Amino acid sequence: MGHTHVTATTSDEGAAVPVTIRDVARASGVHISTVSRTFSAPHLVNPETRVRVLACAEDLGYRPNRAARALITGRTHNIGLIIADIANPFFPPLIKAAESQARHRDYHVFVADTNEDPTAEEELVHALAKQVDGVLLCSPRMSNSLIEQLSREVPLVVVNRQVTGLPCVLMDVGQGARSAIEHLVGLGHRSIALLGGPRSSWTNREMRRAAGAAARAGGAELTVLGPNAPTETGGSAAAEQVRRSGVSAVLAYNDLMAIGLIEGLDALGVRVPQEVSVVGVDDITLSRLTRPKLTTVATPTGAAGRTAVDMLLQQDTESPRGARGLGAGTALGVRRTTAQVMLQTDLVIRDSTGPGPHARPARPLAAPQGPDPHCPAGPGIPTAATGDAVAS
Amino acid sequence: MGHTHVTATTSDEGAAVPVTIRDVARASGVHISTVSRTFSAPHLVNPETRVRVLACAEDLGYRPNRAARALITGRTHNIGLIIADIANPFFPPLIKAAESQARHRDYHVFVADTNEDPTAEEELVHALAKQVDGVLLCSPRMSNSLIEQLSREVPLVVVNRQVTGLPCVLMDVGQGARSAIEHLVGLGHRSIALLGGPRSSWTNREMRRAAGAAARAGGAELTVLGPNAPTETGGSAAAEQVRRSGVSAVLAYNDLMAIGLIEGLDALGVRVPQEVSVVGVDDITLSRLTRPKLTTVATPTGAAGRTAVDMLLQQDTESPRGARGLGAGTALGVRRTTAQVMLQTDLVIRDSTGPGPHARPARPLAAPQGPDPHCPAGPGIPTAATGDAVAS
DNA sequence: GGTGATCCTGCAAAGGTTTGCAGTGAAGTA
DNA sequence: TACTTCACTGCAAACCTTTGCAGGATCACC
Repeated sequence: MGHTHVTATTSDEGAAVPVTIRDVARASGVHISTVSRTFSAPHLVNPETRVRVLACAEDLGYRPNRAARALITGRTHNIGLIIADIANPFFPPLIKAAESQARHRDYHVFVADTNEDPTAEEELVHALAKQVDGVLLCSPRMSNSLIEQLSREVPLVVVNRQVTGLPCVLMDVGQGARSAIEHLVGLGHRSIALLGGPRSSWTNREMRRAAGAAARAGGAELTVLGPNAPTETGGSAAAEQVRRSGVSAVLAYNDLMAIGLIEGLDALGVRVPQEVSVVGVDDITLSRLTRPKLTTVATPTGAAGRTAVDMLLQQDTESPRGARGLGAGTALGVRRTTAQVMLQTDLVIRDSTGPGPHARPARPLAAPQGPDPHCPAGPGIPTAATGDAVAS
Repeated sequence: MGHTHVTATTSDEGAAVPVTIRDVARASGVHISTVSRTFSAPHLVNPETRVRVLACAEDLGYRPNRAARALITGRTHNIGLIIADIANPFFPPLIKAAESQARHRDYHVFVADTNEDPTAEEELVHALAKQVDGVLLCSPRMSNSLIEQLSREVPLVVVNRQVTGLPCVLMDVGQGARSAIEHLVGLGHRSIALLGGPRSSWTNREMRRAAGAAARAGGAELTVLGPNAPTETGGSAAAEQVRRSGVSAVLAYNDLMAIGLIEGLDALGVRVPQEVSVVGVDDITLSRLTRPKLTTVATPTGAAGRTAVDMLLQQDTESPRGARGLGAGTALGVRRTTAQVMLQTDLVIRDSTGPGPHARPARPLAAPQGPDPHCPAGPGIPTAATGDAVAS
């Protein structure tokens, strides 16, 4: 404890007196139901009464107890957001977008981190279930069947995972991986590695599938390395393996791993992009700050957060839980629509990719060190990046 | 909407039938109170009954309704964590540490982001107040008096802000700023800028105070620039101003700003550390990944998160809110102890600082580009960084 | 057989709010 | 004046759980 210094003082302080609807009723001389209506259905109460009640409430510092309200209405006006790893810069923009969207609709967002642990994930859904009106599951690591099961406990919207029967928000990483591979093949790379992420990641499987197909189509060989932790450490740990594999280019599961890999290669004396090209996925802020600046597949994280919240709230207003008249006998099926939204991705070419062993000697490399125009693929570079938009 | 692709299907699915303690009671042929006790005081119920009840509960998929429980016990077993900006890499380690500490004590953490907005902050405290047992306020942007006022509504622990009468967890940025300035002075800098952060930040005031004193003591001149947004953008936006000010070294409010500043200076053709030295604060992961690697004041974020949770839970177990026997007449003062903990900081010297105009020519600069040993100040470099530990 | 202790369980109130229903008084209409 | 309509307000049940109190059964012991 040599590192800390503690000061302690004791003080007498007024206890927090919880002021309830009763106190307001007493103070303003009306029944509690009138006070209740003043807040939840103002048009039903006489304007004069209303102002009086509001004044008293303000005076006493009354705040409706949301827990008690939720108990009877069945809606908490909270939504839960379960995230694999807050420390991954991929998520904060998603979180912020979700929060601002929710706030506009008078909902609050509770964020929880699972440390990439499926068990923690399940536990959190249970814990959140009764305290929120719905849960956003971002990049879940549990099984599809478990997710389906949990969805009977609380409305769920899944991000970065396809679960049939549930609303999903997906990013077209398949298209992204294809663009990346085509970009690399176009640069003259014929031996490419895919640096995989977590085994249970939908994104991971999707990338693998698409990258494999694209490599085959382009006459290149794809080596799959992994699974790895989707972190900087996971990336740098794989550097040795990448060198030994003898590939001239790598597509990493995400930017964090790509950056870690570049660090690792650097430590081994392998230069990027001169000896090995590296492409990431996500386009996190950081990818513009490292040297070399990272070529990456940009994913629309903000849009994903907003869309997911919209879908959850829509589903939610359609079928309120705990509705008053719903007797046990009426527990028939509820008709509900589930949509799956696929968001497009864009290849952003920066400085971590360069010509490979089979490059045509004509075209000189044109990747200046200047300010980054954040150019999506296409303009000037003839990859098929913006080809046939989105598949199903 | 050309960027998205939507698939919609409709399905009939069993509605989520909320199973309550009643259902379990009926199924297992006991009174609801026995079921309740089975969960909250198992030693009070006959082992045979217990297993039967548990079996039924398991069967029906019963989960206690935490909201209803909270209504009567007055404790939710949740704590709230209010953060100025989740996108700032400074916070995730703190969040993770807080979560894991809370989990060990059977508490859940709800994180909320305020976007550096004091109004959102206040609103969030209100919204959280009745749904959590206490709130951790991290780097708050509201006024001390408002914080004190809010603390009467819900137990509060404040991080990175000193509020008398409230438990606080502070990082000794004063000491950090002093070490940084001494380091710079030692390198021969006599004209130094402090790139300030948000006006309402306690850290900001503290750094300003300490840096001013240290500069005076070292015979250097300190120019204060700001306030600025504590982000990468805030830093790069200040580059021009820094150049015009003619200083040879800058201490930035945090790493994000330092990195932004380096980018900005780079764009202006000013080299770091050859022409200008830059020091950050926080030691976020990113600071090891940029080029040049950042010299920075490391703050113990994980320890802060853990300590804050401990303090909150301790204060909380001492004086449970909404206790049964507490009539309105008994609302006398509650004796409560509030501690203030000061956590030590460390200067980490990397590659963004170099000799200044008044450097003694003898000592050559020894800062190789190799792997970063994460050396805290002291070893080999005669600054007063590890001088008189912590002040009061 | 009586006494007391021990163990388990049921009863019912409580916590803060919402809401269907019924009741009040006043205004409007014939 | 009698009747309808309307706007407003009060009553009380309901949401799901916890918990102090008391009752019933069992057992040991004298």
